[in-house]
Amino acid sequence: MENKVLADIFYEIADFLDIEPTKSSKFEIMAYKKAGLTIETLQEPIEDIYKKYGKKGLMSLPGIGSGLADKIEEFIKTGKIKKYNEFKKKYPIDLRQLTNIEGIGARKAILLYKKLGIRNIADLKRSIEQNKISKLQNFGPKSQDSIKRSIELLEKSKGRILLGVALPLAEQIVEQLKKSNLTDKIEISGSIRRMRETIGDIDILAVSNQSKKLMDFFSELNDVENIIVKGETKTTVWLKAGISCDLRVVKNKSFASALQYFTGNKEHNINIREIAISKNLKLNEYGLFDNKNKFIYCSNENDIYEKLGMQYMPPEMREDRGEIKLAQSHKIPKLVELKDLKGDLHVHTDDSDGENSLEEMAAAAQNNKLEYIAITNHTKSLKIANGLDEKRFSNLFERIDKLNQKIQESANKLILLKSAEVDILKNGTLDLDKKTLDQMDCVIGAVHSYFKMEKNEMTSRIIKAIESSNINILAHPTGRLINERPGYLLDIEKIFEACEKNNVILEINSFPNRLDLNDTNILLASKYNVMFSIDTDSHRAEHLKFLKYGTGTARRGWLAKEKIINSKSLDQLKQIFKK
DNA sequence: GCCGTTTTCGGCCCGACTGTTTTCAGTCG
Repeated sequence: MENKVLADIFYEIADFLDIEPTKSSKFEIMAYKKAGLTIETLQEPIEDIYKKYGKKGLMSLPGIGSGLADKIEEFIKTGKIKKYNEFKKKYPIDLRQLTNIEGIGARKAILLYKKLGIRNIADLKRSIEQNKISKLQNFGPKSQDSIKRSIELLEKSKGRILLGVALPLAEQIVEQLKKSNLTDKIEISGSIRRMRETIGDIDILAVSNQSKKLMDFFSELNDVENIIVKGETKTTVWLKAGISCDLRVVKNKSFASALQYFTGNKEHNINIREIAISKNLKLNEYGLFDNKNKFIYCSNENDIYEKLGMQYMPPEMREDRGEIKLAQSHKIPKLVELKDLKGDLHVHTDDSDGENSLEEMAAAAQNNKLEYIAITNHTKSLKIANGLDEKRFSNLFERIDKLNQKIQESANKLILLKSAEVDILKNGTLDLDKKTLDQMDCVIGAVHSYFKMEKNEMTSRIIKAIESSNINILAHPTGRLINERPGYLLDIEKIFEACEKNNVILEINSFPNRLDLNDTNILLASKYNVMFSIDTDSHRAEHLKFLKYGTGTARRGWLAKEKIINSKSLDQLKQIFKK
């Protein structure tokens, strides 16, 4: 059973509840939505949790109490939920699909069903063509038009886009807004600031005393396809890139609280606000207020958290995963920063499937002020990537030696490490002979074939490689590609355990569609005494810049630089690899 | 529906924007 299926049912129940509001349904709706989110973002099948720990296990999940645990149990046992089926019988419509349309919520969807029998988007499109929506009470020509546009956008939208796409896009928009000279302060907020792996929309926050002009400037940018809403403090546009972008303008004195508010996430903010209330304060996007509604000036976010009795919290941690308690007891770790990273241990060249030569990658690394990079080309069985055999590796290592010598004469010191991204074959053995592996400074092991193995088989396969004492780093441990394919079936905690025992380092692959390990797996792995390596998996010189995405992911996993091997000097690193 | 360092009842975040109203409901984040 997929968690998403159950999560969607909970979301839909929440929508159904919204149709006939009662005094308490507002909160029941919130409960279903919160539980839906919990289930959707769970890292293991909810069925497994139920099998292992029963109803109690379900109830230990945030937002799931006795009532909803019963519903989950019912679903696992019978494949359905009575309450949901009753709603479905009364309103046989595709509510999830319809409410996906911007501007249509549950109540409008039901209204459309009752008046026009609309059950899904296809029905809705037909009614728009026949000009029926605009004649409905409470709707008008503008509503019909906006629904029509929303459907078009939905059909074009690719859903959440990669952080690696959204961040550069947001930076480029911010640059243009800065150049307008209409803003005094401007920051990217929202999920980009939290460095989430995928982004649903771009949020930008600005201070301006020419708000109207700024909004005009923003909505007329070249990147904009059309305007969704436009006001003096909030404007939303649809970008040609296929994502929406919000610009919000606040007064200077509200900037800190607005930045806190719009960075989120929502659950984190709700908790923070509740803490404010418990201290007889009120926090909203305009500021912090005392019980007489008197404004309390905060010059930055640090000020706000401090006045609430907490330690400052890096944006990447604000996901309501226990960070608030940590901040209250002043135990927020000092997270790794991009500038802490001294090297990159996963870099390809055109010897296998990279696009740049050894020399070009070395030059790029020097430009990026890296002290060392490991040249990790693919091995022979990965034919599609032009993997190297023992003989070609031997030749490559001679070239690396020569280039290292040459570089030592230049100003920007850099050491190239002899390495490989060795294939972990189907039976768990490595794709190179021991003699060749022994010549390397370090070895990365990775799975690139037979993804569809059974869970136990795949777990043993990888553990065999970890125990071989021939690899130092396990690359992209789960093999997932964001928005493309899930990871292979794996008992991930057994992998972490094996890494701890055998001193094998876990990679945090920074490639934007990998980010593997991801934040939740890093948090899980942190229960074990393991180290991590933030690597780019560069296949081109520009890819070396991806370190920032891996760093963001590590920060989302609460990692301090002490846990990151490539924050260490080369000498320290070699000590670690010797083990 | 959930939840608890004011615990088993009584709270539960809150403001912006829009369209169609003529004072507000619905939607969104």
